Amino acid sequence: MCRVMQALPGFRDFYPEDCARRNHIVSIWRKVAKRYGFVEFDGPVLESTDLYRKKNEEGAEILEQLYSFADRGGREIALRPEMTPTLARMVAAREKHYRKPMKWFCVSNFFRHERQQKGRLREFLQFNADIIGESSPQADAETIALAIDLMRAFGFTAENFVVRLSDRKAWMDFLASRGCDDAACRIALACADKLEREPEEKLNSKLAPTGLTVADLKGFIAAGSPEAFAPVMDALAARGLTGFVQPDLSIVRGLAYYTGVVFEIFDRSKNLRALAGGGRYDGLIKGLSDGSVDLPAIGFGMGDVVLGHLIDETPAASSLLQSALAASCDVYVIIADESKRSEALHIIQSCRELGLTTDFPLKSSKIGKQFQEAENLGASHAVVVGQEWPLVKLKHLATRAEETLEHTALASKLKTQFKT
RNA sequence: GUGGUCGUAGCUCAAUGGCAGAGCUCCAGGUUGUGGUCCUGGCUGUUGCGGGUUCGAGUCCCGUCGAUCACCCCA
Repeated sequence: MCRVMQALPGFRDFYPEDCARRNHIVSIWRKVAKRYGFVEFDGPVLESTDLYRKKNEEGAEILEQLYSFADRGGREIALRPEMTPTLARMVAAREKHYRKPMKWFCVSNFFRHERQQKGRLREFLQFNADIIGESSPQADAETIALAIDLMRAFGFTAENFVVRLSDRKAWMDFLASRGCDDAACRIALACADKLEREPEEKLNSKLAPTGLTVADLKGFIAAGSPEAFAPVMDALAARGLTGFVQPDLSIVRGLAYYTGVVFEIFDRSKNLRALAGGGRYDGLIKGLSDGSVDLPAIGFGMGDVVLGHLIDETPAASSLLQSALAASCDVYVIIADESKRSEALHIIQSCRELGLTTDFPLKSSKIGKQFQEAENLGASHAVVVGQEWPLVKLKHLATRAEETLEHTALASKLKTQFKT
């Protein structure tokens, strides 16, 4: 295969079936977010590279993975790798215009130049939801509840996924009580994040400068921090969502900017990467706006790639997807007599004006083929236009029941059939 | 960026170093105005690409591109 004939690595072609799949995911994201009173926003795909450099020191991973280049005017620009900087920029510019709290979501495509693997591509869709201007644990619970209900809307249950809930502030308080400074905190959190993946000796040597040991971290995690989670857990319990959440201080998340509640959603079988993740970032907007706007915020992201894998692995979710994917055609008009094509076109046009999905053969073909095609398209009804004109036949394909009627009576008949 | 595995028809896969195949899909026929099954026929390949070894390479070796998994990272 010629190289220019295939999509770039990590990028996807969306054939009709792929598009249908993507539309299913996107429509559920939108439906549930709106149900929660979130409003949709979007920003530019290209941003100034400085926007991403601002909160990251030179050489940071996030900058290494940027698709960045100079445009024709010599301006350094980048394809967006995430939404939060754009959101912070937009909020800082217009926050006075919007009532607080702002409940915003977006469904956007993002780009990261990294080695692809299962659940990770270079281009992906991500749902993002953020509540800006409210620091209460009620906002945390609202955000987590939205994440849970999104998952449920895809057909997942508590058997399939779990929200692991943690709290950065509990960690920071613990580390401060052990005399850690900022640098030591960073090391300790990084090690906490790797407890399950790296051998104890290695972690202990990394922890040396902090005066802590793996045992200390594990002790803190094991002790839990019920008082830190209580307000959020209570609010989730009142919604009947406790069964989806598991307090777990071993969740740290890589980002430095989180300041409070953090959470990740995992599949129960732990086959996949995180399905969603987020947390509270009360200082980020202030930092990105050079202090001009100071608003608390909490948000999370959910990508389409890992989600798609879990849908495929979960029968209930994939049957939901299949029914959304099913070919839908209301009426297939069969042109039994080619000399009546004009009359058929007239009927086709009126069916479409009724709002019915209507199809028909673009060239002369045998009746049998046409019924076959109606079947293939999943049509519920066939209208046969032929020698009997001005009479036509309306056939319900599933029951094979057929009736003959005046073509002038067809529209009202179809109206009652489809309740349009 | 590092390491492992794998690349054969549109898809899923066969072929001991010895004639590149099957199923599905797709297309066209079979019933002279009625559909899911059926029957017949047909299409598609520089075996990802480029070198090398060999009388002979889809098969072995090297490179390259791509896929995939792990590391890294996960905004």
